Amino acid sequence: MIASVIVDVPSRQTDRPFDYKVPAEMRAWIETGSRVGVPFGGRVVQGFVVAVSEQTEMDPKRLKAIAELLDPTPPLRADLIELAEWISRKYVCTWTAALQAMIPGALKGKAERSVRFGAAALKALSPESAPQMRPTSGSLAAAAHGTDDASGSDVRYGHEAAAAEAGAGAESRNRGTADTYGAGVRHEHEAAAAKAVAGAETAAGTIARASDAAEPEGTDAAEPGLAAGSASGAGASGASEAGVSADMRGAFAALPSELVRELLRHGSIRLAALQERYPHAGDAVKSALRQGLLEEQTAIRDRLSVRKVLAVYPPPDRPAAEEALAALPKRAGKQREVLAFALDLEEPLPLQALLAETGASAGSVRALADKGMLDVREIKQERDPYAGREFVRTEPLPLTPGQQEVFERVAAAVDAESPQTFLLHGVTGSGKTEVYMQSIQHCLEQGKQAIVLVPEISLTPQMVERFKGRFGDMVAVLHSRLSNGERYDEWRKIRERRVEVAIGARSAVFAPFERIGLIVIDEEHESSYKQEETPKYHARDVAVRRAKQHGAVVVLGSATPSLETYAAAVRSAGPDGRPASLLPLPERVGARPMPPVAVVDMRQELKGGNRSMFSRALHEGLAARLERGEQSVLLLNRRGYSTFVMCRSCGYTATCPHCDITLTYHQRTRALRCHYCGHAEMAPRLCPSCGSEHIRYFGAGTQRVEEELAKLFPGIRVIRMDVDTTTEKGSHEKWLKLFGERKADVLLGTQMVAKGLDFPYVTLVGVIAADTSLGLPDFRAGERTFQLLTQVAGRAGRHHLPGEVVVQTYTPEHYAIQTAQQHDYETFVQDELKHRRMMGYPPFCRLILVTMSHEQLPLLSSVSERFAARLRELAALSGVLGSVQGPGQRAMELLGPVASPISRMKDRYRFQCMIKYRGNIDASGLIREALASFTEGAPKGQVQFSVDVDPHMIL
DNA sequence: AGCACGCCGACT
DNA sequence: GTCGGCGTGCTC
Repeated sequence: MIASVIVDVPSRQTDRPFDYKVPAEMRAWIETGSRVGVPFGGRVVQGFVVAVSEQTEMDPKRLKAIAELLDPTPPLRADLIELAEWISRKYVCTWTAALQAMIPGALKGKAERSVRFGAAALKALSPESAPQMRPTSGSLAAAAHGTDDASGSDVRYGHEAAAAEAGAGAESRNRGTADTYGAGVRHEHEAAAAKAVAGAETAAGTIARASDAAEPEGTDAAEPGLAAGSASGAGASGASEAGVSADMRGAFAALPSELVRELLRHGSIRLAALQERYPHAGDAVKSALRQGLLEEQTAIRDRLSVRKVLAVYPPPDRPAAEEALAALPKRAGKQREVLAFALDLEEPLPLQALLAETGASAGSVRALADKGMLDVREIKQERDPYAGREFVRTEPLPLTPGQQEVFERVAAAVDAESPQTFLLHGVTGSGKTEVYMQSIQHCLEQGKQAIVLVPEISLTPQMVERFKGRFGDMVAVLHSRLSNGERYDEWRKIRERRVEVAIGARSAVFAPFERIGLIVIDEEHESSYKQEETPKYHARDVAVRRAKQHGAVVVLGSATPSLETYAAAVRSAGPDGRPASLLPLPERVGARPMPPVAVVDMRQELKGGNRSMFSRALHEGLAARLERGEQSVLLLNRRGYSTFVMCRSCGYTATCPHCDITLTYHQRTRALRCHYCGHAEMAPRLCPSCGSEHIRYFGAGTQRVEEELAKLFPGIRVIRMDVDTTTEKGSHEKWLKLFGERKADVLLGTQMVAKGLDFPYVTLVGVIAADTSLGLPDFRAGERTFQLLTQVAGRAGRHHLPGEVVVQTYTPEHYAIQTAQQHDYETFVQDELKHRRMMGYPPFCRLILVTMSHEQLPLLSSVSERFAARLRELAALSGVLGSVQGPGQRAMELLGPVASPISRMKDRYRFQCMIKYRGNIDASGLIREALASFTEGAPKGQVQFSVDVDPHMIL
């Protein structure tokens, strides 16, 4: 049996499967998706099995064997393995990088070296016990791992674990993956460990005696019963002299006895721990290793800390326990109660839970345990962040006719089991979530699972509550605020089919369900669905691909869909002439009107003598809210640190003559540059448009706004939310909670205050400077601004109190601001599409950004030129080189190389190429191919390439 | 990414 | 004459 393994070495050269033999005892367990440790280039690395077969291209004799199997249940399944390969191709990353993105951090195991007694040491045993000892060296390791739960992963097959052992332990191991061991299993492990230790102690005793060294204290005295019970006990000393060389005796004597005892107890010790605790034993260990007395092994160790709690086990011997119960004195009422309770347990119960249930004290339990009537031991505790929280069960709400129609179309598509993607275009408050939930309900009724993706920022307790309320404990929640261990536990609920619904941010798209019926992506337009690190995937595109694998339905929901999604949905012609996959939901539940939006021209404010950052309208609005005890939200729309130039008199901003993109101001060179084409010009002193001196760079911080507020409204209570105040875990929620309790008058923040908040007393929303996002050097600036303004406007007056929105801007005539004011998505889209078509941007073409970096500018410059030339050559060979604006269905063009917007980072210069293409072209494949010629050639100090397919941040 | 193998300087 | 520098090449 041959397993093809993708090793966790993220490099282009190792980005292919390597074949390994599968040891006999692992055969039943290895399958596509298994996580294994394999010897690779002189060390052990983690890898995933991507295929199992009986054949190999290699010389079978030269194959190495898989060293360990790391999980009882493969973390991944064939569909995810295949999806990872697709991701690696589409996003031009290594297969292993894609695989790593799919598993919880806890499973990103690292090789760890340790030492244990070697085969030579074990040989020292008497002949009759030797056959037993051979496997013991393996089971010693296994036992050590089994008892030493620090690794958290219960199952390790030592490289020599006997087949019998694997077979016998198999059943129980499988069950052992759940949160706790059954008592029986536990005993089995302990027995194995005891046996192994007994054997090893005998061996050590033998060597020790033979060496004439002082016997390590406690070695044979500590557990005489065990030693005596060992089959080899009697013959040990007799056989000693023969098998043990003088060298080995010396080596043994040199080892600290404390270390020997530790090795006996645990079977092995981590090399790092050994060096730390026995700093002077270095030479002795080295010599022991040379003698074969000790041997080194590597094993993959998960990054897991397991929480342990005391738990009460059900009495193994029920009749005896009942007798004991009867024998308890009457006055020991609490103890009787506890014991009776424990009798009815079917599995271990955490002590704390038992105390809460029975109202007993820990003392009563302790007393019972001391009498041997109860078994209290540590178990591994499954972390449930929502444990103990009661969720109010909710029933499906009656749907409006609009909702009903959408639901029926989604449900029908789920039943059809042919992959389909819908765009649910519903305004804020149109009841999208209820449609999601009923669709999910329908999906579950068909015996299929569902995934819900929400932007990280909207994964609030309220959101979780809604889903938990409807689906109870069938829901797993995956979000970034969970600890490593918590996330792993939630993830296992999915993998082990204990839940049917997964809700989470971007990476939840990889939830390891078996049979997916529905994937919902809420707030589809959110940029957080695009991962900015390798693999730079977009969850929406991955979801569509995954749905294709499962015959599932994708529902993309948004009030302000991204242009790409909208264009695709509109293109899909249905039988009735209407777009087949567009599900409009235009009415708000309860027909509540959208709040009025006032657009204030800040140029007029300046002319009118108001030099403050608050317009008169906003100032008055704030004052009125303070007076009435209502609340306000202030949005300072500032992203990144790129400063741009704007004239405060006329609103002029400097744009690139070739790209229609705002130029960024570079203080050092005092120049204005274009991030796209590299165009540069001097920064003007006076406004080129009106000659005014009021030309400024932008980027007022939240702190400044806060100061200003305090000056204008003494005593005002402001909560400031930005990266500075919300980095701490849970602080985000804390601030929002405070604001919800009306402990503050104003919530001031960046983007994060715009999303999904719902506070009844917020009646004013102010946007300090809507232009800041328009000014970003990004072709999506208009789209982002429209989305943001629309969203933030939805924050005001959501309940009985009427709301009001004030948007301050220097460019009130911009279509994004105009259409947002009217809540008019359709018009915005038409304007924006016109603009995108003219400029040749998505959705009229697709983009790939290739960034190259190197310490030496001349080298980088020449390599990037050669790369561009090579790519053009390859495109020409495929007959697709040409302008995307030009004629033809398929075209690909290359812009650059030019210096990147951040032209030097970490002492490396950065150049970039923008690839635009249209039509059915494997652009990723071409790039990969072009890249290949650059990885072979220059080995040392290579130019680094980074590829971003469908980039969002063009920074 | 590591680690080993391999060809040229400052030490015993 | 050896220990060790890190340049390049491979890892089933």
